[in-house]
Amino acid sequence: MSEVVTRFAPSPTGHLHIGGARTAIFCWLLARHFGGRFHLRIEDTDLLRSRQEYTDSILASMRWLGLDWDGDLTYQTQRTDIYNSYVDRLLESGHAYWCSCTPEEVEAMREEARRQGLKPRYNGHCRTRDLGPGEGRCVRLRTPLTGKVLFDDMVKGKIAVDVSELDDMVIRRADGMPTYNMAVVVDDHEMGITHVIRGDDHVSNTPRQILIYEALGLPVPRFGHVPMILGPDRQKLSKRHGARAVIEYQKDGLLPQALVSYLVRLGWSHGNQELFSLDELVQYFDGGNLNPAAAAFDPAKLEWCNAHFMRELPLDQLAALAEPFVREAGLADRLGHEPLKRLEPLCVMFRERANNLAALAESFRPLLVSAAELTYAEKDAARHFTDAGKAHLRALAEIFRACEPFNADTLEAALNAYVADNGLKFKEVAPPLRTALMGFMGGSHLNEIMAFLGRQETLARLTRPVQGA
RNA sequence: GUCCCCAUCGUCUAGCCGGCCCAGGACAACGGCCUUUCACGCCGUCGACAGGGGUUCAAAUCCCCUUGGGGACGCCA
Repeated sequence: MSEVVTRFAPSPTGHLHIGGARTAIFCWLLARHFGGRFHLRIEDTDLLRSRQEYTDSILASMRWLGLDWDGDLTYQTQRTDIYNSYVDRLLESGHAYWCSCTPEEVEAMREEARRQGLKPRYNGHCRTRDLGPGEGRCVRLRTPLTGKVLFDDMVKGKIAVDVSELDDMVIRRADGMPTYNMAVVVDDHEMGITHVIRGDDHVSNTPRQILIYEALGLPVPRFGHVPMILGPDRQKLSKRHGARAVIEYQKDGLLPQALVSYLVRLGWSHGNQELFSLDELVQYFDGGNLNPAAAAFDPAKLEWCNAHFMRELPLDQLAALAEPFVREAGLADRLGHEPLKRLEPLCVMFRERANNLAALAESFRPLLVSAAELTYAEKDAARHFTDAGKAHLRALAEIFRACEPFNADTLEAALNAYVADNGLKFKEVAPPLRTALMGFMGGSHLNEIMAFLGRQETLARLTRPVQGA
C-alpha cells in the first residue's frame, strides 16, 4: 500500500467530546499503523460559533490523549482563495453554474416537492440559464442526471446512491465562501488524504463529495464511516448523560490511556482483548474489524478500565498524577515539604481502592487530616467504640507508645502479641482500632496505616475515642 | 415523505466467504473463596443470535420481507 494519510477535522465550536475523540483515535491509529501521516484541520468556517479557545481546548485534549499530528494545523478560513480556484475550474469546465435563486425561492421549491411526496430539493431553475457572476448569486454543481454513485466503505461495505436523490448543491455561497462539501473535498485532496474516517452522519454527504471529486477529475479517497456513540440509555449522547467532553474526564481523574483503550473498544475489536496500550493499538489497528452498528457508552466499564490502568502505573508516576488532585481536594498543605515522597505510600495503600485519581486523592483524606479533624462513620463508631473496644484502644496506645522503631513490622508484631498474650481474637481488636484510625471500617493494612501516620498521630487517634471526643 | 445505514446476553463484543456454536470473552448484577476492614484477586450463577419466510444435508452466519432503531434530505459543519 502506498502511504496512508488521514486527518481529523473538528469544528472549534465546543470541546473535544468522546465521539470526536474516538474518531480522532481511529484516524491517528490508521496512520501510525501504516507509518503514514496524520493531519489536523480546523473547520472554522462557521464564524458565528467558532472560537479560538475551543481550538486550544481540542488541541490540549489531543495532546493529553497522546495523539500527535504531523505538520502544521490547517485552518479553513485561511484557504478561501484555494477553494475558489477549484470552484472556478468547475465553472470553466461546465460542471458548475451560477444561480440567482434566493434561499426563499429554493425553500419554496422544497416545500412544493414535499407536498407532492417527493424528496425536497432544488429544481434546477438556473441550470440552463447560463448566468454569469453577480450580486447575490451562488454557484451550484451540475449534478449528472442519471447514474449511481458507488463507494466501498471501510466499515459499512458497499453503498450505492442514485444521483436522482441528489440535487444541484451549492458549492460557493453568495458571500463567496465555499460550502462544507466543497471545502472538504478541496482540503482532503490538497492535503493528500487517502483515508477519510469520520462519523457516520456523513455517509449521506459522501456521494455529494464523490460527485465533486469526479467533476474535478480527482482521485477519490477511501472512506470509513464509524457509527456514533450512544448514551447508556441508547439515546443520542447529550448533556443529560453527564460527561461528554474529554476535558471533563481529565478533571475527574481518568487516565488518558484508559479513555483511549475504552473508546477504541467501542466499535472495534481485536478478538477478545479488552485492554490495550497505545503501542498495542498501533500494532493491531489496520482499519479492519470496525463494527457498523452504533455502540452505547458504559461509564461502569470505563471506570473498570481506568482502575486497571491505575494499578499498572509505576508508583512514582501515579503519585505525580495524584498530586494535583490532592491539591484540588484541599489537602495539599498536609503533605509537607516532599509531597511526592508522602504520596507514594498512600498510593500503595489506596490505589486498589479507587477507580480514578480524584477518588484516590479523596481516599487519602482520613490519613492526612489530624486526629481531631477525623470524622467517624456513626454506625462504625457506635458498633466498635464499646467499653471493650475502648479498653483495647487504651491498652494498644501504651503498647504502640513503646514500639521501637515505629514501623510496619514492629507494629504488626506488637499487635499480634497483644492479641495472643490476652487470648483474644483479631476480630475483637481490629475493628475498634481500624475505626479509630480511619474513622470507618475501610482502608489498608492497620500496621501500614499506623506506620504512615507516625507515633504521635497514631496515639492521638487511639486516645480520642477513649476520651469520648 | 424520500433515500441511506444498522440489528448476538442489560452494556461492549467474538463468531458472520455456512458445519468445530444447544453461541465464547469482558463490564454490570448475584453467589462463593481469600481476608482484621474495604478493596484487589480467584471461582461460579444469571443472561443473547429481533420476527417471519426462503436457499441448503446443515444458517447466528447467505437471500427476501416485516418490525424496531439511527442518519441524511441547508447559501450548518
